[in-house]
Amino acid sequence: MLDKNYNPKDFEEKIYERWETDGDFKPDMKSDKDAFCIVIPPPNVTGILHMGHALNYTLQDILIRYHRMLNQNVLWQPGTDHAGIATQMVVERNLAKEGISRHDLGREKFIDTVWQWRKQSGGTICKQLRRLGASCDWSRERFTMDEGLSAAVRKIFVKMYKDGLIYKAKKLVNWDSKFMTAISDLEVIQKETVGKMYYYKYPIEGEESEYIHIATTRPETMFGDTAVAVSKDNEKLKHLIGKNAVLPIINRLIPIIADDHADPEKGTGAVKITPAHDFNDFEVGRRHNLPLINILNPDATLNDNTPFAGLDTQTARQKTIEKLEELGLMEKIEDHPMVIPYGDRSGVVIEPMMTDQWFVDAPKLAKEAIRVVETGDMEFVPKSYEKTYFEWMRNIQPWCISRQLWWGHQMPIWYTEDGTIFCEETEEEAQAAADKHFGRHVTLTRETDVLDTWFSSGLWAFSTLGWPDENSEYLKTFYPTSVLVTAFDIIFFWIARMMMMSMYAMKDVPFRKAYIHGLVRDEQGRKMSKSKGNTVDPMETIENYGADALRFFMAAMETQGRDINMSESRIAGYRNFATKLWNAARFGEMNEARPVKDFDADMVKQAVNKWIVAKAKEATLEVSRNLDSFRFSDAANSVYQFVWGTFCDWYIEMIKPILYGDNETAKQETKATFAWVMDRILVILHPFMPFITTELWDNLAARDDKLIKHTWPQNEVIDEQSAQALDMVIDIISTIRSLRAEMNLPAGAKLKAYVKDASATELLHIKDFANIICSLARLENIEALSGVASSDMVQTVSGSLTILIPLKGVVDFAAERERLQKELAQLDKNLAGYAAKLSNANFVERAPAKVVEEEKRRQSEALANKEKVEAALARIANL
RNA sequence: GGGUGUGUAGCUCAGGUGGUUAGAGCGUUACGUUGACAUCGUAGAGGUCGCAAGUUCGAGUCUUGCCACUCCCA
Repeated sequence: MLDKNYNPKDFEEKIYERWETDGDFKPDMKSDKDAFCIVIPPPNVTGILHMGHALNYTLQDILIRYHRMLNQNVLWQPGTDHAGIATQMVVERNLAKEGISRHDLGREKFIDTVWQWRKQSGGTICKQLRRLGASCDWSRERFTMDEGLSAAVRKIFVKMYKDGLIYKAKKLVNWDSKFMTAISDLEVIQKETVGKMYYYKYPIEGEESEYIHIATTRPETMFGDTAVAVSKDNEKLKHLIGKNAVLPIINRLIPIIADDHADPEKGTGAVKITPAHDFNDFEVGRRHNLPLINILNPDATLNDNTPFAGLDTQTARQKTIEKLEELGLMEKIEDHPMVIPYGDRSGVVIEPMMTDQWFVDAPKLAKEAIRVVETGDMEFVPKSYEKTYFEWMRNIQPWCISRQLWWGHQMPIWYTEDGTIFCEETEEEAQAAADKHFGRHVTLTRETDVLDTWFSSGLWAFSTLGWPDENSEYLKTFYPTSVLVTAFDIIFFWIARMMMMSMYAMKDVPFRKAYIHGLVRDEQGRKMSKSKGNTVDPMETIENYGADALRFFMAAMETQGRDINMSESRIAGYRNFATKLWNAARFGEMNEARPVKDFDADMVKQAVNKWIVAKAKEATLEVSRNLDSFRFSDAANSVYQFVWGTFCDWYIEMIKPILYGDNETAKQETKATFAWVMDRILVILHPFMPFITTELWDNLAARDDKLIKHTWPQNEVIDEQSAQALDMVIDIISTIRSLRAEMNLPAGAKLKAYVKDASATELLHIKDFANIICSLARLENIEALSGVASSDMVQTVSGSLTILIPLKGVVDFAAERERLQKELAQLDKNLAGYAAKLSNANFVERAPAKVVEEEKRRQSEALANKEKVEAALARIANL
């Protein structure tokens, strides 16, 4: 017996454990069924499930469960990402609590500590994923730093190096002074702020009283200036070109050069050039062969090339201004809106810095990655995202992949003492190569830099499936994977890199489709963030409403190309939906509606049963169609509407007279049909609400198979004919209910109803379903009107037939007149519309015949109704 | 500055190829202890579909312009 109340806590976790121990998430490698595979976007090991994850993983699980039930060979490949900076940060923070820095430990011990930490607390998010119901094959869980994936990283790296796609270069890069590492362009966040613009002047060499006026937001960088640029079209200043300016304070001479980077209209028209600390200036420097002077230490304090060595930039800026003021060179300071780059993880100001770094030749790799999207080998859903992708890929810059961190894949690069580079997968191979090259034994030191986390994530689609083992069964079966599901903000970080790396290594796309979803925002539509304090913890939501409710919410809200606003009331609504289903199942249980073996739904005789069978098949088809095209909300709403609106609101109510009646044959058939529909509901709802459906599946009957592996019905024949009679009945009942409400008829008043203008078939139906109509519309009786309508009858119209209810003494006929007048007005309005259309020669000529016919039909129907209403009005005119 | 979206009921949002009286949930109003369910049922109110032109027999849907906002990239 089912419990009286739906209580998800009682069974959700238990059910998940059983699935997992039974191996239900594992693919069947012996089958030759179509393969369906999703690789999980690996969460950071440091991660804690947030609503964005909940959305992302719910959508994937829906697809996975659906395809598993379609009888395909399904793999959802799970794993986590080592998340270089994020993880190192977490572990360093822990160490700091004990007053230890990573340098105290040294590299090796620190890395040990990270692994230890990972062992202890790195599994949190995977546990949470289980709580959500994610049916990943955990036996295949991977980690971007595990042995297999590390081997893949080394292999690719060496191959790319040898192909000239990875190279070392001294370039200006984004320097994060907190972690003391380079980061990629993508990890830099540009923030708008109001800063200051400083105006001051440099003396000119050999000119007593002439100055060149400078405007800058960063005066402290002047010690790195190696030129002042002026446009050659700048009439006021061009006479200075070729002369030297004197850098104040340190009295170094720098040339005044002609370069269009200096816009005559902006600022003072003259720009100080600091090639080692500004991306634009770097380009100017290259055009003019200017020297580069680095003025910063790795921690972003000023170095010995300045008079303010050891000071941070802010303090140095103050000192510089003070000095300039002392020298009488400072002119003014103004507020100035500007954009400042920050590290996305560290939150500190990013400094452009000249360093030796390693780069991937992304522009070259991008070509194939662009081509396969152009040809449709990989499709974005929604399609509009391919624009974003192309935009980025066609303007892609070399990708800086080296990080001066400790936690990550150490680059397989070795140097000899003279700096010759050897790149091999192992130290032995590197040693051998080096020895061979020099013809003697040489000493090698390994590159200390590690790789950008996204380098290993870029291999995820094939490295998790077994690559570099080309014979891996999983790789052969599941690559390319079927679909990738991810948020749009990760297109550049991940999708782009996966596309490039996969095309390079596998010569094929990593996935056939990329489904891109939006962000989960708070109830007001603001971005969720810890600092705003508006985050909602999915675990808490699951605790309160059950995982099924949260999942259904995510599915029902997911419409392509739009963000989702969190809504507790809505989640509560889907919990209510689960309760509703639970109670419907209990109703079945109480009425002994148990599944009947070999029950053939196509053979039912009772009209209600025929009707619900057709509706159930229709709903199934809708869910399938919508899931096939990633229309999650439409799919969810199809089930919702069927379960609540069709099955509970109508079918259950309509079968009550049968169940409580004495026609045994009809009763048996109805019980069996009820059970069949209930099973069908469990099947088509399972991808969305796996827990409650499984709980009911297991409790309502002894089964031959598990719901999770039950076959999804396909290619069913739907008997649309059989649905019509009941649709008419529903219409009649609704019409009478409306009438009762509008006339304020007491709920308890049992009324008689008469039908007029009904066809023979309609009358037959009404006779057949009289008990249903009477019970649901609270009538005493319904029958065909014999003779003329009496003047005390209230009239309403349902479809083409007229329903009359005698109400002498019960009703206020003035109110009835008013109601009919209202109805008449509406009819007149519609009729005017039809007439206008149909009298328009253009419409009749050009619109498709079908549309014109339909319009005519509506017109005649409305006309007929109008006559009826007018007759009714005339009839009660004197009451 | 370049690009991309969005604007529909009080709120949050649906409305693949243009075609009934524009839908849902929540909220709201009235009624209801109808033998699964008050985590419920029945009925209702509520919309100039951002604004203005255009294409079309017909526009929430297509085109153009404008306004407001979101996001991405400089």
